[in-house]
Amino acid sequence: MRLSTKGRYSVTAMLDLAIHDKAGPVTLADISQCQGISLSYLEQLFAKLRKSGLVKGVRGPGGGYRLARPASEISIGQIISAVDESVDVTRCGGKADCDNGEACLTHELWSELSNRLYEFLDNITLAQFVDRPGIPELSLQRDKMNGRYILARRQAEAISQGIL
Amino acid sequence: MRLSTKGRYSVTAMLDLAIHDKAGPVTLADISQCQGISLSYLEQLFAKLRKSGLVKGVRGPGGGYRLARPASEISIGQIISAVDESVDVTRCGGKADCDNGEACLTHELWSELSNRLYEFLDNITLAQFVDRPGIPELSLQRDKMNGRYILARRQAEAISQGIL
DNA sequence: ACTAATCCCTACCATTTTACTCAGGAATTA
DNA sequence: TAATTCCTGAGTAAAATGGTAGGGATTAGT
Repeated sequence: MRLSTKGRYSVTAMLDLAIHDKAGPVTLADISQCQGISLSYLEQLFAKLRKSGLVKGVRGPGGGYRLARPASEISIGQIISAVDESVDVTRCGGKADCDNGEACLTHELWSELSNRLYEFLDNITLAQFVDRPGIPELSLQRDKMNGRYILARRQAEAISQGIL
Repeated sequence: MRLSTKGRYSVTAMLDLAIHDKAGPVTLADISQCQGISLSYLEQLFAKLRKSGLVKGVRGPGGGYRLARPASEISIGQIISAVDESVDVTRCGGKADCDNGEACLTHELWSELSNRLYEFLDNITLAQFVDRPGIPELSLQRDKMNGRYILARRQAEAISQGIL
């Protein structure tokens, strides 16, 4: 188990996706500008998220990234383990010979703790953070201020179709 | 919140201290040999642990490190935050102006998650891992195999004083 | 068919962090 | 005094972090 800024970037970016999921794909350029992360670095992170099956990319104008599954089926632990590849914890690589042929006690204890931590993070989903009162309104307001055009475009479409 | 191998090294070393606490100080040379971490690196880590008031050093022959408090009053979170100094999470340094003067929503959500994680790790103490059936026996057995002389020396003292 | 937007991929680079070595000094015990 | 141990600082190779640059591939709009 490892937790670095890489993991934080990924989680916040995924939260962004989850918040705006109903409004269509979110571009990395948007996330980059909004959260102050370089575009290319985001691309590298999203390459891993895509390979882990957490997001899917939509190419072309109007494209961007979407969640590959409902937000309720994506856990924080999954996101972090997708980008923060965990190194081998025990130094003996599971062969348990780190301590003169005997399993090293403290390493065992650590891996137990690590499992608990993992279990904890795997039980927190994106949906638990996004589906709360107040969040949708806030995000809409922010979209307005940032000049995000996604919702505006969708609304324009709706108007043109006589829905609104 | 950050979690790297530095934190892992520190936690396992502290577990080592907790396990052998009753038998007296544990030397860094012992931990170094047993866990495969370089001595000087351990010294650097323990400098931070000492400055955070988690351990105290005992100099001279027969010295080593001991827990500064009972194992039940030292949490995993304290250990990790002692060595893995956390960077500022929000990029706007708490001024909440990261998003065109507005508080950035995703950063808020992240810091909420971070708090939960911290709370989780702060509620796990060293004692919870050490005070379990089987651990003392295992650790004694390991000490025997490793040729740790601490217990042997204490026993010798006890014998010489007619206690055993 | 053309253009622009966007994902996608690779290589490269500066800085920081990791983990370690070396070289001592200070305190304590025997 | 000598051995042991903590304690401190400087230096260093390797890795990770975070970013730049440049180029495809795919698709929506015109």
